[in-house]
Amino acid sequence: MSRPAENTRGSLIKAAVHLFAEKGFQGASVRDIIVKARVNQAAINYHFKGKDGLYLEVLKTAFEKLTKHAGFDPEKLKSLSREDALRSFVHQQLRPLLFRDEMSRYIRLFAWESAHPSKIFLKFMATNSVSYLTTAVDIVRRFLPPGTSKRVALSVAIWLMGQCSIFVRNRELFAHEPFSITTDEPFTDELTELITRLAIGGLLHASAAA
Amino acid sequence: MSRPAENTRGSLIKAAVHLFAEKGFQGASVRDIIVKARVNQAAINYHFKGKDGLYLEVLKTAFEKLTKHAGFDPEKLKSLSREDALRSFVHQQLRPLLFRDEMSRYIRLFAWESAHPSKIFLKFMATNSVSYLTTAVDIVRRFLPPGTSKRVALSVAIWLMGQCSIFVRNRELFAHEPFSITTDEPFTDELTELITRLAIGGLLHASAAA
DNA sequence: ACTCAGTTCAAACGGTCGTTTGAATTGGAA
DNA sequence: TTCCAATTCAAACGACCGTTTGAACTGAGT
Repeated sequence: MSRPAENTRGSLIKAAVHLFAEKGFQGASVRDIIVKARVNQAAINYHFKGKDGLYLEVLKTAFEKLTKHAGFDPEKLKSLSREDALRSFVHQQLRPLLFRDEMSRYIRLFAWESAHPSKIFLKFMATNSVSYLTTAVDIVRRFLPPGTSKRVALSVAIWLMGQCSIFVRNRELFAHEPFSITTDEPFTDELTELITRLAIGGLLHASAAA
Repeated sequence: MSRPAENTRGSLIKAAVHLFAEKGFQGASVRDIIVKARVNQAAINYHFKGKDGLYLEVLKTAFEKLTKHAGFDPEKLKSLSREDALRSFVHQQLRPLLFRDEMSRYIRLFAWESAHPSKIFLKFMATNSVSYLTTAVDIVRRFLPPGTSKRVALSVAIWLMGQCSIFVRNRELFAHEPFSITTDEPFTDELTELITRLAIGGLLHASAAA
């Protein structure tokens, strides 16, 4: 009774994480998901009340894992210098370029939402935005002068979060013409350093001018 | 014969520019377009051989107008200091926040493609990428040391082009909770300065470190 | 007036989408 | 064994998608 139900639930979420991370919410169809999960078509509606419900469940999972992970844990980030905290943040965001592990898929999931937020994501964020957005805000605030207005800090935080997502979303695109970029470890490290320096320099410069 | 045909062609392109800019290629359906253009369903296939053909035509129009416009004209940009050239570029990209004119729609069109390029856009770029991508490459190269590798310059150019698109694409999103940002002229000017400084500082910092 | 290519039109086609239906199956409780 | 709620299943539904069809209309050229 309860065991097999948990199995289908689990494999559905697992398959959904893979496909939503790969294609985004709109790009992954329920038929794609149920094929990968090897369950029946109606299972999604039975267990999650529809595609939206499944996605919401995936978002919850991703959100929980991400906030507990080192790169996004506010406590660990505070223990680092502001430069290292920023570098850690950037490195985390670029992780999907290098690894195809669980964490990378969660990051890629949020990269899609960063490009064009779905309504489900926005509703989800309306209740959970506090700890997520403020992680980025906290990082940039360490570079900005104390009196910086809330909306400027928010703008900069959004800017920062968008820094890497374009590379993450279009990973396989850059492998072809006219880019021909192989996202191996040397390149990813190079890119991490590059973006980190761009961000640090930008933040300091904006800070000095403001 | 030829006159009324040109009318439907024209109103189709005009409506398509509006809707593709607003919703992106996938988001705008042919039925949306033919309703706005006040033409028959089959007109798109008759005049443009399908939705793809219409989009390609729109891309051509947008591309031509953009490259001839001051903010993206390579010649005019070269006559400016590198800081002013960058500011001009950023200001152009943020234009859709302030105005809802023709040029803004073209920029918004490319903002969608910057987020997640369609196959049509990529094929289009394969033949026209030279003058478009190199505009951005030219700007960033003026901040980077002479010996900078091609792929680093390309990475930075992509990075630069992605700087503003997140604000442009999600314009009306930021008007609501938890952002509540009204994209009026003061804010847009503020944002232009902010991003320009972030980019300048970032480019100089990256330049010094590389 | 007639022709005929160019153009418009209403209607339908085939496909994919997310969701629903109602019957079949499962496996612990009585 | 019987019962029953939880779960699985094949099939279909209705909505939307881009595209196609074939007939009707248009108007300059003869």
